[in-house]
Amino acid sequence: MTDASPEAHLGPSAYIVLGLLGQYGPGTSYDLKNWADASVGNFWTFPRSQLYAEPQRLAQLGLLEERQEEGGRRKRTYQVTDAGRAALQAWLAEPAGFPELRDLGLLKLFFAEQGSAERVRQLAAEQLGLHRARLKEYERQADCWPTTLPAEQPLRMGLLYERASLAFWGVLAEPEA
Amino acid sequence: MTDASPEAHLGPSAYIVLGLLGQYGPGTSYDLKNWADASVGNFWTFPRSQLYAEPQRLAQLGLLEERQEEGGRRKRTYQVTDAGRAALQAWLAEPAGFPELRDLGLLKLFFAEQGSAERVRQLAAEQLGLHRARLKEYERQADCWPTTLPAEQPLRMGLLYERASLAFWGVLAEPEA
DNA sequence: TACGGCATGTAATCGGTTACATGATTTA
DNA sequence: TAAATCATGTAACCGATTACATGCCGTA
Repeated sequence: MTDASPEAHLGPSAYIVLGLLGQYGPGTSYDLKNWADASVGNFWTFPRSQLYAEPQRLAQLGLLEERQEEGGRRKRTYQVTDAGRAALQAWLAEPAGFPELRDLGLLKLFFAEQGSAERVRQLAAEQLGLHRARLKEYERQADCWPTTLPAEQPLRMGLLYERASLAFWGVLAEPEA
Repeated sequence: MTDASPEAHLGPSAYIVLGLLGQYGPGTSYDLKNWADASVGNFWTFPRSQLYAEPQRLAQLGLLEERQEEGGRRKRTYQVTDAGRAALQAWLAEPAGFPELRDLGLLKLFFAEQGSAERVRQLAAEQLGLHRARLKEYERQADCWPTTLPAEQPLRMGLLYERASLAFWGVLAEPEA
């Protein structure tokens, strides 16, 4: 609660922390990691260590309340404050802008002419494998859940994206006529 | 050519610079910007300033040769060296790994239950607009080119992705039954 | 010749990533 | 009680983003 400036510019990972704590209740950094792995981690990756550093920043800003255990591991439990909830809602209300794809496979494909001739086929085979595995995983998850709540929609997008990727790399993997 | 260590770990933007210079010949940072805007920038964004800083790093490593103009603006022209070509090819040969989606829209959708009730519909409408515009742009580009060279394939993926996104947000934009 | 925009950079900051380090808890 | 794994964090580096600063050129 050092700083009360309501206009600090937070990055996406800050809002992931706020959002997860808001959605699943108070928890430790390790809880955050588990929640993220199971949900938002599918379409937004970051290293665990962010989930230790970010909550401390947010606590400084008064958006989280930190309670440190006395005995044992002195573990830190975080909880969203009213200011934190307000910050999350303000962020939710802003336009989201355009998504970014960040696909090293496409990047390498783009420059493939400067590499070996076989590379395109190899790359396509590799990507096909990855996408097939990911799609299977998504389908498994989709079987368990109704996919009707907003929080479950990203999984639907994941399915669409994986199928599109499979179609895309599929034609590149075939020996051409 | 200060450092000759062949094992420096370069980031993706380094290879974008190497790749663009390899593909379109020697050029300045500004040339790089224009090339990137027209091609790889569609699916991998970064600020212009990277295109000034990165080539200097690469020149230090001996992967680019820098020639600075004497008179006028003392502008810097870069050219890939043999070492640079080798580095690019080594990178191309490595597996690409899994792509990342980085979609703030999906993120906000995931947390939408904590915001206002109208937000999902609004968000969907916003995203639909963005994706429609992007799709139209891709289609325009696809009309001009054959889409058969490797370097033109990412555009095909772009088309697939945009159509999937339209389908996804489309069902969320409709007033539910 | 004044102005606006195109072209070219630099500096400082900050978030993200990697690597390291170690305390608890469980299980054999 | 030893080993393995789970859980928890710290430190330092580095790339990326933002903001700033300014020179050149075409045109009115």
